[in-house]
Amino acid sequence: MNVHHLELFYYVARHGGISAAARRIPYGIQQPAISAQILQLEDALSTTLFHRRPFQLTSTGETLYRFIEPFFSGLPEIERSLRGGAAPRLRIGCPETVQREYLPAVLRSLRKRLPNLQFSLLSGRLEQLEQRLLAQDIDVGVSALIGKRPEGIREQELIQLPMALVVPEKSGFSAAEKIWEHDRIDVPLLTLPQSDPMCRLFQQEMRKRGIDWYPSLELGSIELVTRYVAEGYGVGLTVDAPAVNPEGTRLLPLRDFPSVPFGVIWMGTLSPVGETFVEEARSVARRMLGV
DNA sequence: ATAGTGGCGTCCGCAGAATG
DNA sequence: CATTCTGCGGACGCCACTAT
Repeated sequence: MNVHHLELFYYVARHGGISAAARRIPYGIQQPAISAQILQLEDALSTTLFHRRPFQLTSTGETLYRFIEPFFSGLPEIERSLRGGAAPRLRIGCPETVQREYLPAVLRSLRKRLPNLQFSLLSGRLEQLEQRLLAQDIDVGVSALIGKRPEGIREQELIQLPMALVVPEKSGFSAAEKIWEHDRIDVPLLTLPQSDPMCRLFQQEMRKRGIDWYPSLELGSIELVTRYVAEGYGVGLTVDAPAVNPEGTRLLPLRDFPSVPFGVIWMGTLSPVGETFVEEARSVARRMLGV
């Protein structure tokens, strides 16, 4: 039994499987290597730690996991403290749009309350943020909250923003419905990547209405969508939020489409700094809505 | 889709020799 | 005596593949 075996055992138990662990372990390692290490550990202990298919801890495995979990889960914290990091620290993940348009205000008020706060920002959208949380790369994420969170991830909704289409200012469209009133839609659609939850929600709503309109151009951020719309590439899918729509474009509300909830996600118990962050995030969201 | 196997290459630690 | 160099062997990871 060596510490490396135990570390891999920890990740496998934590993520509920070898492949899941391989995807989330914060350094590069592939599934066969983990598989072999777990077998070696079981061999060294002359016992079975996991049932396979479905992959699940045995009672021996449970015992070992209870013993090692506090050690491995506490490593990031002790590392921080050994680095002399008594200063509160928060690692925040969110899409670039949120980083640019929303986070500065939150961090401003957060730093008033915690002047020596250190923070780091990582960009990513919902699914990546969930992965980052599970891998303990970030402490909190701010994102659209569509669908169900994976096991262990908690959420707090901050704001609901209506979906909208963004069109060039000078285009003739007066309403979103006008775009799809004909049988064939000849306007290109610009969206976030199709894997994005908001994009999927939009497609789902369109299917309900019996309309086929698929993205011609997928872009990495809402800004880019709006930017390319302003350049005349087509019509974009966006949210009606203060400050995201630059000159040269105009929003068409998507009537009877669901709003997109935005909020904070985290894993396990939120640290005091994390809680302060959520409080400030909520009050900034309320101010943005003018409530 | 996920766990396990085999072959192969790489890396790392150890022991012993060489050096200052 | 401490440090550096060198060669060797084992542990481990990756890729390609099979089994379920």
